[in-house]
Amino acid sequence: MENLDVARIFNEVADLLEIQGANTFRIRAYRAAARTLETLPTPVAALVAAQPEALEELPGIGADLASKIVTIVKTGRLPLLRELSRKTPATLTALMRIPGLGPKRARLIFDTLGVKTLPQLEKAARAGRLREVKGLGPALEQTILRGLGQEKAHAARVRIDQAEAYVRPLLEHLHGAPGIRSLEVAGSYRRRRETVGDIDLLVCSTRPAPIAERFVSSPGVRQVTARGDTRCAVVLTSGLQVDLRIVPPRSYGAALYYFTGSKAHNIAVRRLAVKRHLKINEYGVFRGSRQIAGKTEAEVFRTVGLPWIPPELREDRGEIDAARDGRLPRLVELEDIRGDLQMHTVHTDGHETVEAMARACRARGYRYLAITDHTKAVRVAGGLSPAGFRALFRDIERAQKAVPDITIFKSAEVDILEDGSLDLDEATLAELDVVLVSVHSKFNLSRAAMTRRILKALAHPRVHILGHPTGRLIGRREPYAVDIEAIVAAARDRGVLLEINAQPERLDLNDTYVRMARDAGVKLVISTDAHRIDELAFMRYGVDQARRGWCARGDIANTRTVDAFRRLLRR
DNA sequence: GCCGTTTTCGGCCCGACTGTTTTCAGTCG
Repeated sequence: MENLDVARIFNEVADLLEIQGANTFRIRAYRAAARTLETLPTPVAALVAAQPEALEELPGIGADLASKIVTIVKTGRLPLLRELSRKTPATLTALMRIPGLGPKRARLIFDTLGVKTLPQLEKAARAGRLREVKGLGPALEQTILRGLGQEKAHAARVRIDQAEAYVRPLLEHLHGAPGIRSLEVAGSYRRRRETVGDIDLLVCSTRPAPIAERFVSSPGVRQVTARGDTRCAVVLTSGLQVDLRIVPPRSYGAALYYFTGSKAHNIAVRRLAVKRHLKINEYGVFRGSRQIAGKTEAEVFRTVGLPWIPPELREDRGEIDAARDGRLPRLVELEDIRGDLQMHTVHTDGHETVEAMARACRARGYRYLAITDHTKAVRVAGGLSPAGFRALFRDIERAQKAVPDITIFKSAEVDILEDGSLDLDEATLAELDVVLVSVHSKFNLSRAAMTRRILKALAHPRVHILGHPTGRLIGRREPYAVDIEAIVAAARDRGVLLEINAQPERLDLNDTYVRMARDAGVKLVISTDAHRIDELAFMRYGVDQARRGWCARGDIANTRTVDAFRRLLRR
């Protein structure tokens, strides 16, 4: 029973309670608990076994939900859920996923037409029976029919790099509108989450009408779903939803703050405001009807006694207390990075020579790089034998002479074999400046076996870095089952560095695990795993996730000077 | 159902847009 399974059950309970018209705060409690579980790095099943009393320490989980978690983990089910679905068909919750349908209308449709599944809903809508229900009409019937068709596309979040690609032309088009004082992307995009569900655009202007007009007529707009004076929403041909808000200067900071979220963070801050008899909304901070702040985000924070909090931290994971106590970390920045410690060349599956990669790294301002071509077990990548590595080393030495003002580390991405041994002989390992190890095969070992495998590799005295530690590919492959806490502990004890792989499809470690490692005192590296020159630019995605994991410059090893980094390797 | 520098009881974040209604409920973010 994984954390996500427990969270799903709580969300299911919340859905059914909503349909049954239960107390909204009780519903909110189940959703808050689900959210806590979704982002909790520690498996809740382990807590239940080791220290169940710790469950009640988790935010939004009290005595009752703690005991329900224990029940779910031990029995795999929750009696309350069964009880609720006796009163209301559990299939009704699927209806709520359709845009335009919420708990009230799902219930209404069930009560009046007996519709309780998606196929029945579609049949009723096509037959024009929905419009006969009091409170519904033909327009809603059309919305529902459209929604039924798009139901699947709707669910998918897109990777941050894809979102950037979709948004770029839209921003360029909008910039041509008159009267725009500023234009920013807010939402999870601004918080730099690894994926985004939609795009929130914010424009500062005193003349909204022409901007809204230009927005809804942007190229790539498939459908306009809302069209108001200050708010519009469209769906792009890619299926991505884009919301636009237009606010005047005196509200811009408040709106930017508000639409950056996260929702949980905003709610926590608004609670602070309520205590001070203030009201925060997207137009500003108000005492009674008088606006006392709103031009900038910093103003908004100041009214509740907080310094400005970087967007990447706004997840209600302790940043508000830390800000209040002056404990916010000074987050690492892209400019702090002095080297890139994973990349491939023509010697294996890369597209560039060693020298070309070295020159490109130097052009980025780096002081060092590691050439980490594959070892022989990774056949699909053309992994190198010891003889192949000797040729690579000669090439590195030659490139080093040609590009003297950047240090090229001899390295390898050494495959961790199924039994945890390394796919390279001791003599070649001894020649490497940096030993990076990672898993490329047998992803479906048991959790215990995978953990043993990686721990054994980390115990090898020559290993410096564990690459892409969970093996996931966003949207394509789940992380392999592994005890990440044990790996973090081993990395801490042995001084092994954990990689944040900056490929936007990997972002591995993810933000939650980065935070866990950083809190444990483990040092990390951010590497691009570049296979071509333009992929060296992925570094910023890795930095984003390091920031989301609360990392300061000191937590990231490749912010050090080349000498300091060498000293760290010797340790 | 949770939670406490107001509180162990009584609060719990806030507003825009749509479609339906004829003053507003429901949905959405």
